[in-house]
Amino acid sequence: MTASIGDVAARAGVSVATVSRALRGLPNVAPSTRARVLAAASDLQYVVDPHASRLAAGKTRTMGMIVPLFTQWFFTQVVSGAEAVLAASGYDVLLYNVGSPTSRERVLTDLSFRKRVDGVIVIDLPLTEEQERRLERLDLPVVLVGIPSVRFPNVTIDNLMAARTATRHLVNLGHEHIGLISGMPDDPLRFRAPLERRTGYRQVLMEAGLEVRDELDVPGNFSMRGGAEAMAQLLGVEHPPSAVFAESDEMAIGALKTVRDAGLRVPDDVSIVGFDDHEVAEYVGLTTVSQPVSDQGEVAAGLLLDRVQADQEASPPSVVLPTKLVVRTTTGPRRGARSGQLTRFG
Amino acid sequence: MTASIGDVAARAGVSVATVSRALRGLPNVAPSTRARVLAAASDLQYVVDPHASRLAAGKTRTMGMIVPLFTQWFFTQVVSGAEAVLAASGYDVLLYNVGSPTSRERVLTDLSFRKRVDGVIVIDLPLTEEQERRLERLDLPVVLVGIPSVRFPNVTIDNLMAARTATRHLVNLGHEHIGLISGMPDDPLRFRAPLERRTGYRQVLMEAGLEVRDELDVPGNFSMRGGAEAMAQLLGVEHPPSAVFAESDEMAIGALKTVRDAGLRVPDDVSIVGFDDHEVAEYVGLTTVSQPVSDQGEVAAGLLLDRVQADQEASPPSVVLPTKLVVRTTTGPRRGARSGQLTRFG
DNA sequence: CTGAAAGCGCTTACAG
DNA sequence: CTGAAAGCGCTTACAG
Repeated sequence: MTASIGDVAARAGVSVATVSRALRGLPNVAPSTRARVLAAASDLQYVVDPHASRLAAGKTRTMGMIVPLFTQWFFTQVVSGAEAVLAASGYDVLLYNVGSPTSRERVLTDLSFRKRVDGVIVIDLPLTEEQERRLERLDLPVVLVGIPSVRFPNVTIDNLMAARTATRHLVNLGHEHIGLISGMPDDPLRFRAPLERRTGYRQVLMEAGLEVRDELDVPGNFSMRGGAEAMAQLLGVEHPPSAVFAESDEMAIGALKTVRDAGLRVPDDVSIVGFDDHEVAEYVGLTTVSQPVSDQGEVAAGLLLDRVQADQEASPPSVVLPTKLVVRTTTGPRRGARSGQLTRFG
Repeated sequence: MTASIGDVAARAGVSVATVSRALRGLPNVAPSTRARVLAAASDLQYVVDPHASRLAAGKTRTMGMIVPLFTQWFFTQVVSGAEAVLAASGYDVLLYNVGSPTSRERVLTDLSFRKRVDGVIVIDLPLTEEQERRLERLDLPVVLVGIPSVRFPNVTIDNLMAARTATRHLVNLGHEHIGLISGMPDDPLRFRAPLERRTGYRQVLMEAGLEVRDELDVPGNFSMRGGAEAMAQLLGVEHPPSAVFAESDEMAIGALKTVRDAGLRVPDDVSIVGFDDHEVAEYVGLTTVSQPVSDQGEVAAGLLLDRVQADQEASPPSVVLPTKLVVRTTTGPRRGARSGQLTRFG
């Protein structure tokens, strides 16, 4: 029904080998022959069967991307950045959406993708020592996003410093009771980002001589709803915080709603700083730590292509992308702060 | 290096044909044999080579999704809904991101995906008569999202009615000058949704005896930034609108910012209604027309699986999913509206 | 510059 | 219930 390489060969009056070479633009094909083959292929609307081609050549022209939660804004942006770069080099991308712990386990342990991709990008998934070793033995190019590693090339941001900056901003505004809306309650997988951000938050409080109060550290599950609920909890404690650092913009946006629904004003009554610089942050005036998102995907894709093309076993590059504080309108000085306590912040 | 079916056969002491049958759970394999094969496969960490398998079997176990703009919220949700259903049935999904007109043209004309997928979902891309016919001749199952068709199964919403409802809501609140922030300025491809929504808007204005003013119809490119710019333009006309219908929530969110930055209040000075019920809409209090988004992907995937499994040539089903108006806090009565003119809307 | 042929790793009638 | 063998549609040394 649909034309195969043999049909093209017959119509062009050459062998299938020549068709294969002509179509792929290999050298050593006479210009006139190539023209005849191209014409025949076009007449027959021939497209190569990728499965046959990949089986014969041993290359898949496909890259895998393993992501924890495909619908979150951060992940869509990273995937999109990587996809653009990979598509430009002629690669398809196969998405492995490993939302559940079991699918995560299965993909990272079975490594069942190994015969169907030429390389793989893993986003944000913490790997056990064992999983890292198995991945390495595959000897398939692997690039990590958001996960530092000595084994694989990786692109990350400095979560600790970024969280310190966000918290310091609140301290500089005179806030003394500062809440934290963190990631998942107790994900057994221990994603790094939320932990590092919490550490940054605590460091700054301690350095400023402020008390670290456990009841001001509430999980928000990286969702708007979770952020809203976490904020409700924070408003209910004795001596509620006058400022909150949310570990993602989605959670910050949820928190914003809770504060306003409670009849309080932002930033007069409560200051909120987020993390990411989500597309919507600018539009709701959210102060946040901006990280380059689709850039992380693009850089990772570039590193992956480097690995595939030249298999230099140089030590794997680690790229750390910069973050910066973007002050908008959801943060302000603590009401009634003694002015002498207020440090300028830029 | 990595085990093939022959290795498993050797270790289990059977032929490759038996390994193939045992691993795929086909009948007519002695239980003891099957157990031996399974053990051998597990010992060797064998996974089947999908390219070889697909070449031999003629099935790809992969579905294609062709989407115009992968990073937009609406598309990520549809893709995610479809992906969940397809993955549950053991299908991989291959993403064709056809952002540019040229890539759109190429994919829809070359149909180069035809040998690598068992079926395809096309989202929102208007097809020419010629493209529809070529797609049909492929005799590959095709399901459309957002595109009515007599040829292919499709899932849509009633954009016209939904837009009428949104506009009627504003009319009922007493507004007489109602602006429209529409989709792309003049996309040569003529996506249907923006056109149908505009038609609904105009119908209601005319039915209400209100003037349809061209200068109140401004394109916003389906982005927050575009919506913000469109709103700025609307604020600059003579007799600016007291209410605006934005054809997407992203544009509505942009518009909201412009209104507030101008020192005006929502909804006291300007009412805004959006379209989609974007994840963030609830959190910014946006009145909008809610449409089931990931449902559209799920339903489409279901229709596609139906087609692949039973190739009943019954007339292709058309599923129309419901929309509903969600009134929140960005719409309110026109200031100074004569109360007699105000119709109840709740 | 071109072709004949082996081979990629599976699946699937066909025999037995 | 099991195996030998053909075949899926390509690519790639190897000859010439």
